Amino acid sequence: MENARELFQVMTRRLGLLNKCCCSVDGYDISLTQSHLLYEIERRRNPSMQQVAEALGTDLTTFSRQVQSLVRMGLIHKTAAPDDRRVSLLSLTSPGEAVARGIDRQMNDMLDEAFSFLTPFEQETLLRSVQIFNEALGKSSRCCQPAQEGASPNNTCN
Amino acid sequence: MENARELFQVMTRRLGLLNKCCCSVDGYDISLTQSHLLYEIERRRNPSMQQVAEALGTDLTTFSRQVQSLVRMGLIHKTAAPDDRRVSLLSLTSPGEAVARGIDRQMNDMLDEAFSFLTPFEQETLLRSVQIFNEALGKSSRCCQPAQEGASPNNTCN
DNA sequence: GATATTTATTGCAAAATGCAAGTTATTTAA
DNA sequence: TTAAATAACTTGCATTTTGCAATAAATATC
Repeated sequence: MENARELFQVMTRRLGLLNKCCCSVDGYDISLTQSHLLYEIERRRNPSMQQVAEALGTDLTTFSRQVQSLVRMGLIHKTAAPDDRRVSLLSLTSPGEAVARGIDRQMNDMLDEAFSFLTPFEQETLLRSVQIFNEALGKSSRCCQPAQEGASPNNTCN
Repeated sequence: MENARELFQVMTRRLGLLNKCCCSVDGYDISLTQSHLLYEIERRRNPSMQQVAEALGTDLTTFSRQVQSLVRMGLIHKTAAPDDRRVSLLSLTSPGEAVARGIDRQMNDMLDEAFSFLTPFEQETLLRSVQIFNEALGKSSRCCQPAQEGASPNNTCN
């Protein structure tokens, strides 16, 4: 089990590079960060700023500016929550949805190409395994408690 | 197969967050980027700057400065190649190796905790699947040729 | 031996980041 | 019910990161 880290490091790096290439849709050039942001807003149901920022592991002030930029581009919409006007609910505009879908499609196309080197059974197994692994990662909450003797005090972990 | 992107997006995000928490060893605070850099130097055999920069998908000028910073920290070493003195070969110093190993260990510990929610068979299957997938991603070279009708011309993809 | 190419480094200007402080809205409590 | 405390964001500012253009140094090509 010692090469687990190696396997995941290589995989995430490759997927990251791949993701960098899926950022241009309908004349909109989207940064990797912005693409994650769109993805997360698409997936959730009118999330608040904090919810998305935390999901992405981004500082709220940085996130606030990223949102501003996407609002200026006309890709997302910010609405005050009716029940608590402090919170801003995020949603995709129509162009935003189109861009999100376009990125989705490009990513899936690229994944499909990689999948073409796998047998249907291998594809099936991979996806199922990743699904199970995601659930395990969700249960495992050890992130940000390094509990590491050598840990420096100014390791804020965020 | 439509949820492939979703599965990988969630996984890479979670692994990324996890990775952010594994960056403090022996009093050295290491950024995520620096950790990838150390990892890649550790894995290769006296790689050149260009090799590592390309592997990481980083601009060479940015990479040059990242290297400078790690050299100043005393974690890596830069040597002119004997056969071609233009190229700089990178290697880990002793403290650098210790830090790289420390990060490896922390990551593996965290992965182990996630694995504890899986059966041994599921672990086995997951690792095997990822290994096969990595090979497939290596063969698939479609990255950076979006071939996308809506693609903007200034999408340099790197 | 002169020119072109390759590898890496700086200059600079733009973009991203995060802490501290501020604003507006809601909750708590006196 | 109103004054203080808390919560959700936003902005000021200083630092860091990034990448293109230009440069320096070494090698290759002709």
